[in-house]
Amino acid sequence: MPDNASGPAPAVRRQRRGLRRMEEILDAAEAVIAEVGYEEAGTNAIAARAGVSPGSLYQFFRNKGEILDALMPRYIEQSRTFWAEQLGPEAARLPMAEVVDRTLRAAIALKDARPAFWVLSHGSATSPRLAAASAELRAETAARLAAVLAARAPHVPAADLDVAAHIALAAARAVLPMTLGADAGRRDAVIAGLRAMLTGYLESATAGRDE
Amino acid sequence: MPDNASGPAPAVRRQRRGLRRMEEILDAAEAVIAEVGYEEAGTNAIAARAGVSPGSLYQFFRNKGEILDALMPRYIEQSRTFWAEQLGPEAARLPMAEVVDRTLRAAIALKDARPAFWVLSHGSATSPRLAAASAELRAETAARLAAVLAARAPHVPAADLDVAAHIALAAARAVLPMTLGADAGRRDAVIAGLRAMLTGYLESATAGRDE
DNA sequence: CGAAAATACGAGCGATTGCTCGTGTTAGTC
DNA sequence: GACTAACACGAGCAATCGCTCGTATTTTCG
Repeated sequence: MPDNASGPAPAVRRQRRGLRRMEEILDAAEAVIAEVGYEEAGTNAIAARAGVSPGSLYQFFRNKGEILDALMPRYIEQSRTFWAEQLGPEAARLPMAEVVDRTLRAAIALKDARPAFWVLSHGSATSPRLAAASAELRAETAARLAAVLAARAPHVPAADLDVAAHIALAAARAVLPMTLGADAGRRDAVIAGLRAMLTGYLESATAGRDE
Repeated sequence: MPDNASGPAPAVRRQRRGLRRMEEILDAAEAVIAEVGYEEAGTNAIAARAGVSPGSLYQFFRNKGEILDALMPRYIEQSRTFWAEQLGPEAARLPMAEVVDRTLRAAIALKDARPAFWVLSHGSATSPRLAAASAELRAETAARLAAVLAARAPHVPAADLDVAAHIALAAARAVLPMTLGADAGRRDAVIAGLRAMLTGYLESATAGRDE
């Protein structure tokens, strides 16, 4: 499989109409991906959803991969501000259970607000570029959580807190989907259990050596 | 997309040669899937890998989905015995940290021994049948872990232990891949952190009410 | 042995899909 | 108003992939 863009873009002077179309196409791509996944999201389907012909689509994106590449900055941007709100410096003053609770709610809210990103960051084989962007985003979120942890545990090495943040977020990402197909009782039990696990772990991680 | 087999199989009396071929095809499918993922695993590629023509392949499996369906019992069978060894009744007598350690090692070993299963159980959109089989396997493993927990915490409701087991396994499945692209130091830190998180959580879950 | 069933082959069909191309329309600049 | 580049269209190309079909060989069984 040949890599995406072989050469740099041919430098086209976009007009306002074109920029608007690009946004519409990206919106459509987001919607289609959220519904059927990235691999199953056809370019013709995206074009149709955007109310645009396939030919027009390829006037803005040279191939399917470039659509994905253009989608990444949006997500990174939006996720960045989203998590900045949820895991800001004021979170460092709350009790750990509160931080965990806020983080869980934030994750759920983000998943509902941007379902396509959920699909993309969990879909397996898309592109190395997406994997890199996803990893960057995870690293950034983890760094934010690690900062919250560091504010209350200055004596713990930063590397340890970073690992702890990554672990906690990965665990949360894995467990949260378990709440989807479950009845209310089990869903509450899962969330309670997850909260207990994360709270206990992060408290021990900010308390000192945990090995 | 139409569902898999519309009618029941036409009842063919398989000869020894045919049964051997079916195993070879399934082995090939396993290898190809482990390499490129299920969706990207072409039937022609599987046939070629098995040293068989596409036509021969379709004499044993009516469509690609049936290959997947035939792969599932193998995995369920092998995983069942695998986990039975790791989480047998003797595990109930070990300290919790030991149980967690054994489980983690078991998961890593299983992933290395059966990479295709790792791909299948993490691949997103394959088939409802696979999703069901995967869920069954996870449930079975969770039940086994829950039994180990129940042996040391008879007073805790079974439903709570089941949830705890599911959470612990999901978290482990999510965190373990973090050890892949990391240097040795970070890998050890991740495993140590995961072990600490799971041990703490499962100990609190078997101690009593955790909410 | 001889017939029927099972196994084997591989070219290629049919459908899908990412993408092109020839042509026509609209916006920006002088 | 005229010229150019950007925008727009949609039929259809080329490649892929799941799968079929006509035919030939091997096994089973009377």
